[in-house]
Amino acid sequence: MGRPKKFDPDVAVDRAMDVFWRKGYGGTTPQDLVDALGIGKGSLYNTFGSKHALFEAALKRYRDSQATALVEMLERPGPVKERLRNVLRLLCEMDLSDPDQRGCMAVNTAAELGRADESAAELVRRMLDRSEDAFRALVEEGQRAGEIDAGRDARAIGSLLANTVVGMRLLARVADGPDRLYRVIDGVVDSL
Amino acid sequence: MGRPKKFDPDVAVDRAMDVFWRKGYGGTTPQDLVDALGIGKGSLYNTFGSKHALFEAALKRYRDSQATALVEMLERPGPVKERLRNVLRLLCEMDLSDPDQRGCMAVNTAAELGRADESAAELVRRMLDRSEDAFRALVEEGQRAGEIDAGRDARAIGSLLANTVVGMRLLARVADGPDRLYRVIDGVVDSL
DNA sequence: CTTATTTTGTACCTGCAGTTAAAGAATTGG
DNA sequence: CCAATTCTTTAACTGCAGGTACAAAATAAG
Repeated sequence: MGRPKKFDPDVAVDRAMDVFWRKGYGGTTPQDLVDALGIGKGSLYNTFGSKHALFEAALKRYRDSQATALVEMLERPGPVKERLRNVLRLLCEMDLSDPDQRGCMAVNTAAELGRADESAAELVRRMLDRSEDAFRALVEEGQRAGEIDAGRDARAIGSLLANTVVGMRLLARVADGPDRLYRVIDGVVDSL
Repeated sequence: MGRPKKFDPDVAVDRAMDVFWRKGYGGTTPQDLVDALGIGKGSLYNTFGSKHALFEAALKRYRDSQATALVEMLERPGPVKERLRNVLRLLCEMDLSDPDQRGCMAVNTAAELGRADESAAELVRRMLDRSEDAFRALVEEGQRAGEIDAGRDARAIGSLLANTVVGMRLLARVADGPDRLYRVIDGVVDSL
């Protein structure tokens, strides 16, 4: 019972995610949120409690929406190395064609908050775990198919690939062109 | 002529670097700087003009002091792969043993400001160039020594290595232990 | 010693961050 | 229709960010 909300909290979190993604946690003001969500300050705090709580919800939304996308991209058919190269290239192109060049929200969060926000750090770590696992699975598939030397440590390569993506998405924030990123892709794919 | 400064601006920039490194640009307040530099607000603004100008000076100081360290580490004697592994391990240990886990100031700056601060972005790009060059030189040395397949693109591997360092130093900000980072090192060194 | 110049300390200012309070509006259950 | 509950709106409030203004203090040149 009680008066019904005039807005959809789910949509609001989506919009909050966009703001935090663009401006970072510290760079986002309550006013930014009010403007972007199209609701009053009262509703904001009544619904989400605090800027930090809303940020956490937004980061979880990011995890659910974006982080899964990587795994799905990796599962498409075709030769493993080719698939890997395509995924990395696609990521670069997405990052570089983004007018705000906002990169990866998880990466940005790690850099901005580090361990100062342990719950955020934990979320980021989990996303990384998922991404490492997905890459390791891809490598193992390549090993079974004879595309990748079966003697190599698939888990270590998975970690390397996940770490490479982190680095690239960070660099995409300051990149002035695709060359450097493409070189990284060449370097990592040719090393398999 | 005129009244002499009661403090050493050089030392002040060093201290400012430390504060910005720990707290980021947006997270640093004028009061933080006043406290850390041990000077009054008047002197601060009279000497450096603005928070942003001081930040830029601090970032340049970082470049001159820290970024050069990597190059020097890479130039020590010994087998190339071993040297590489040592450098990467040393970097990890430094980052993880840092009580503030502040990672690399250039990486943090890229994530926080991106292209919103073009002069900072440019500084970061330059540091990256230097680091790529140093790694490429190392790889070429390894190729001449027969340690690394001479058929591979040294520049691409240099980019990969520099990017790997970026990723690792970012991850070090949220890492809860060395395992993940050591795996990345294994992955990249074994790929040469 | 005077003057010009530069630094210092203190005080002050505008504006906004982040949040809370209070009063009214919309809904459902009884 | 009344009561209880939940949402919305507007208005406030504390504190600090980021910087300016000004008078007093310290020097060097002449």
